[in-house]
Amino acid sequence: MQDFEKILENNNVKPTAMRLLVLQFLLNKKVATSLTDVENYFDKSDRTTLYRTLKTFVEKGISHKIDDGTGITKYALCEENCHCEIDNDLHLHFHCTNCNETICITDYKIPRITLPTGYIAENINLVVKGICDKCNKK
Amino acid sequence: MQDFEKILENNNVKPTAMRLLVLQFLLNKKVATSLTDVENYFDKSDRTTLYRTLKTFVEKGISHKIDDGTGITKYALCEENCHCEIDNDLHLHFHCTNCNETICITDYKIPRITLPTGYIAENINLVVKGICDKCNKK
DNA sequence: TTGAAGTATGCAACAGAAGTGCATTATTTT
DNA sequence: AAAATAATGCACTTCTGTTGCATACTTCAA
Repeated sequence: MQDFEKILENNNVKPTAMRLLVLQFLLNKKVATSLTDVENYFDKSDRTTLYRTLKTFVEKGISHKIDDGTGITKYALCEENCHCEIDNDLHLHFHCTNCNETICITDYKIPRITLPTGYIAENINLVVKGICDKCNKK
Repeated sequence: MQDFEKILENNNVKPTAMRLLVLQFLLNKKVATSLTDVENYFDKSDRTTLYRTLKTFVEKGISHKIDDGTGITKYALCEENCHCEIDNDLHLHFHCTNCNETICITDYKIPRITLPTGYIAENINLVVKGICDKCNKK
């Protein structure tokens, strides 16, 4: 409990009840989570509050935003070894078309990309779609 | 004109007036195009018709669908040297955050990705965001 | 400790994109 | 020409993301 509060406070986010719950939820869920996912879990709370909570988390560097190509924004608290949070950093996400989950694959490193002259890369997003580990076993 | 009809017929799509116009539009526009783009261009026609026209093009292999991470589905008829259309093929798209255009970069080849055991890749989507050629010159 | 200022929350509402159902129109086939 | 099939256009729904505004809750200074 104390830990969660520390995470928020360290990032200049006031630890309200809702924020603690959302943080806890994201920490438990290891996969990228959509606003709707969070909404369904906390069916008592308001969409907007959750939306703004997630937005705050992203702004304050607690969570990051993922475009997994499904058209639905995902959020994820990355683990220590995940380099998803900074600018030109590597982003490899796996989206399972069966269970619809988006997983952060931290092992794979994206090689440097040489763009045609004149192009400036600010951000790289690599999404692999297919069948994940769990679904494959079934 | 005949050429356009051939393209459609070769892919088992009946060449209606609307479809020919949309095809022509996509051919002229070298960048990835959203439904709204098409809609704005043909302001007389109905959204649904255009939506279904694009859907048909994708289904019949004339065009392909692009997830460029903006949350808006884009469509593009790729040129001969673009390998965007089949299964495990390379997809490199550049999305310019300035002019908001999504460009198919055919020169860059995506290296084979080794996923953790159990994962099956069906599709790879690599989107680089930044400033494009044209915007850079300005 | 009260009151003001600041922040968070919840409700309502809106915008844009995607998608469906159905009736109408056009095209093809027999 | 009639029947069957396909395309189109309209209306409407759903879902995600987002903003505005009023209310509630904190914090902090007088």
